Amino acid sequence: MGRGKIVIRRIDNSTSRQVTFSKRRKGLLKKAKELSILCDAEVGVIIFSSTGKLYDFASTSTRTVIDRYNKTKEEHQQLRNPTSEIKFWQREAAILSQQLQNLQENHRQMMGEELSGLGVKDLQNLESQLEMSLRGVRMKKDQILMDEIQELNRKGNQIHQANVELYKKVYGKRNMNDANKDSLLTNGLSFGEDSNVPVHLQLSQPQQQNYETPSRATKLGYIFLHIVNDFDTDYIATI
Amino acid sequence: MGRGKIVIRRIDNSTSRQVTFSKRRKGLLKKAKELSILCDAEVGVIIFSSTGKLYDFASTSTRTVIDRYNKTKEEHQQLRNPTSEIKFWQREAAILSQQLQNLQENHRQMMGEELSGLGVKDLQNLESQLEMSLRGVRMKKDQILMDEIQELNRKGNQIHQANVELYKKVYGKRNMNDANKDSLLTNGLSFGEDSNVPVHLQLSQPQQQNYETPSRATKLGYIFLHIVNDFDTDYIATI
DNA sequence: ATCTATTGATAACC
DNA sequence: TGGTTATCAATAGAT
Repeated sequence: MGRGKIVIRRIDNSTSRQVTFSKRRKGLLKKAKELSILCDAEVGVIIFSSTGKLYDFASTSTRTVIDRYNKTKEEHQQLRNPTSEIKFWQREAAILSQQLQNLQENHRQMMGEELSGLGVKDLQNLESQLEMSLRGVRMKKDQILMDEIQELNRKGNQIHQANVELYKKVYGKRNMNDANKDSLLTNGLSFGEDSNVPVHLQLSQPQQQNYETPSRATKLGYIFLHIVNDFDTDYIATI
Repeated sequence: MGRGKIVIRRIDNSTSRQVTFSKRRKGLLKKAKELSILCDAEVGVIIFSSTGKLYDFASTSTRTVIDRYNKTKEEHQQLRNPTSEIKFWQREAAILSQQLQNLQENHRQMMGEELSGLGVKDLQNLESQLEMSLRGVRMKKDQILMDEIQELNRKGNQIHQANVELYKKVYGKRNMNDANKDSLLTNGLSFGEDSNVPVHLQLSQPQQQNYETPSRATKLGYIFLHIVNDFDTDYIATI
């Protein structure tokens, strides 16, 4: 019930998840309250956010609801009994063990192991999932590399600018005649306003990456760091 | 949100109240579940109808939620009986919880989620792992399909053999002259010892499956079931 | 936090 | 209870 339909599954984006948590938590507590009033019911809601923060609502009080729950379940007295508490934790451990086992099996399958129990349909689903994951991982990796390159570009430009400025100063101090025959700048760089051509680095990667026969060499793709205007270290510029 | 707006106050009519209770209870529990899934939260809901009947939902288990509530509220610390066995199981549960959490994080990364914490190196490892998994899954899937095809081939051959045998019997019973002009066998099949050319089915798959632009059509690869010698159902042979 | 298009929940009815 | 429909409320996505 929003701008678009959503699938009920953990929201990946942490910000969105937080926002949705706030909104839906409010909605849930409101509905709990309405139910208790409309239908004369005793309702308690306990929510722990993923960060561990506690939110609760109860038509009477959370403690009251819990007590009533315990009484109803007829485990209240027993829980004070150490034997019973041992049993509780044993059950708890059993549940966790089971969850762990399930997840481990799932994990092994995602690692491409223990595929014996699976049918063609399962394998296709797994294949799709792995393809999706791989796309995600590659996108993320490329993003990081692109960011790094952008940062290098930025710094390169700054150095270049500093270089130009320093050149101007040296050029101003010294004899005008020295300028052309002993330039400290490289590549016959022009000195005008348009000299701050951005130092340009780019990441290229083979477009037609053949998945079936990946080689170590193409794992990361080829990175060409191409500096359009080489900047020397003749001058040390503080950035 | 219905045919008409209602005021949030106790519904007088007992029947309506009961109906509304059923519907809204269902809605509340659904929303609690959605919140827990969407936002990775631990949610517990306890409802007592006006008649005292208990309904509850918890993303983990109601007792777990209550226990966590108690722990958070730090009101039950004295009540906990510090028997060593309890402590043992608590530790056991804590360890399992930790393992579960680790595995879950790992799992999410393998699902291509939560990649924020990873560096390029990690991402490369993950990428390699996913590629390996994918290869394994595809091999397994292809194996199953190939096996199936082999089995079909085997059955086809048997049918073919039976067909030949039956033909011989019919051919022997009838007039020798009928043989060539009204054959029940297809394609002018020869009858010699070399007539048991295997019925041949094969699976082909594009070798150059481009991973970067996968389409629905190529998910499974194309399967060409090519029957070299068509066998008809003119004869029903028991295999 | 605020704004809406849209979906989802449900009040009334059967 | 369980299904249908008209309507309102919640909220997803954008700002």
